[in-house]
Amino acid sequence: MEITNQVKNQLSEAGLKATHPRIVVLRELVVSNDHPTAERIHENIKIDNPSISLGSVYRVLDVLVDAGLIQRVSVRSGSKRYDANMSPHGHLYCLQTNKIQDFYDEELYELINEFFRKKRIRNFKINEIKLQVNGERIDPDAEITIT
Amino acid sequence: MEITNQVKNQLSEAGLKATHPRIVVLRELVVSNDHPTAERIHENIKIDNPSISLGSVYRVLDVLVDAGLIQRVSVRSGSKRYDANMSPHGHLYCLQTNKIQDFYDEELYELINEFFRKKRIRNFKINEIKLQVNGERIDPDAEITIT
DNA sequence: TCGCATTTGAGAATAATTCCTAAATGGAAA
DNA sequence: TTTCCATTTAGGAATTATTCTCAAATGCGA
Ligand SMILES: [Mn+2]
Ligand SMILES: [Mn+2]
Ligand SMILES: [Zn+2]
Ligand SMILES: [Zn+2]
Repeated sequence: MEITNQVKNQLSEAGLKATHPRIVVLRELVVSNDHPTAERIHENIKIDNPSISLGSVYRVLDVLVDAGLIQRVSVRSGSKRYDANMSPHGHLYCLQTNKIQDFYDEELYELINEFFRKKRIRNFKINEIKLQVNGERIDPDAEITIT
Repeated sequence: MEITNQVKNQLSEAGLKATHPRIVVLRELVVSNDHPTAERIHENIKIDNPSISLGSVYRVLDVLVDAGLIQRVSVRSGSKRYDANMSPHGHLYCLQTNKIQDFYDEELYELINEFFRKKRIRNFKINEIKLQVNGERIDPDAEITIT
């Protein structure tokens, strides 16, 4: 499996042991694009990997976040969500359906980065800039399209 | 007390009963500018209002958010934070100290709003746009200054 | 001043996440 | 290859954050 090897490389390049739980959790996040919760990841992987515990999923997710391989997305609604897409992008969050959709815009991210480069912010080392747009889908089942 | 009356007005204008817990919780948020948690609000107000329960603080905060009088700010770290400042602004969040500091920039917010007005986002009614900058203070005790 | 729909206090319940510990294991070194 | 051990894991308990339940209290319009 190609993705499995890619994921193993990501782990060792980050200086992490390529353990089975880490490979499986990271692969699940790489193939899914719906920003799952820890619990949902656990549900999805335990069909093929019944021995991986929910506690390990949480622990592994934390390690992956610290290593910069994935990011956490927090929304209103109970649990944190996870995202293996580390390219600069924002999130459209629907409060009704709880769905999170990525949105990209080179130009906007240029603007924001440029802004924070110009503005001198003293005594603060910027780690990440999060842009989240909360709202509601008109038709809960249809996609959001951006033009 | 002037602030108390101002807060009572805010409540009735929003169509809410001006109950004691609501007045006290909203006033606490209006006078503090450090984005407290529900628990911290409870600690602060219970000196003068020992009968207000933590459950009521949570319930009242929820009502105030729904009424648009305050906003929730979610950060990594356990609990949600609350903010009575409803003018458009972003947040600088320090992962070490857990402090949240407001930052304003007319121009940046113009840009972002303009962006979302131009971009046609179909099937999505925008509710709020949140910009959060995560990072770390160099000197944990000093303020962050923006120039 | 009354009447009542709404809200509250107290504490139980639930949801989400972290912690604990003995056993398992990835991978560096031999 | 096999050995060795620091690191990681499974499983379950514990903790944290928030919501729920319901009888009693109370704002406020009439
Ligand atoms: Mn971490
Ligand atoms: Mn609500
Ligand atoms: Zn994303
Ligand atoms: Zn704020």
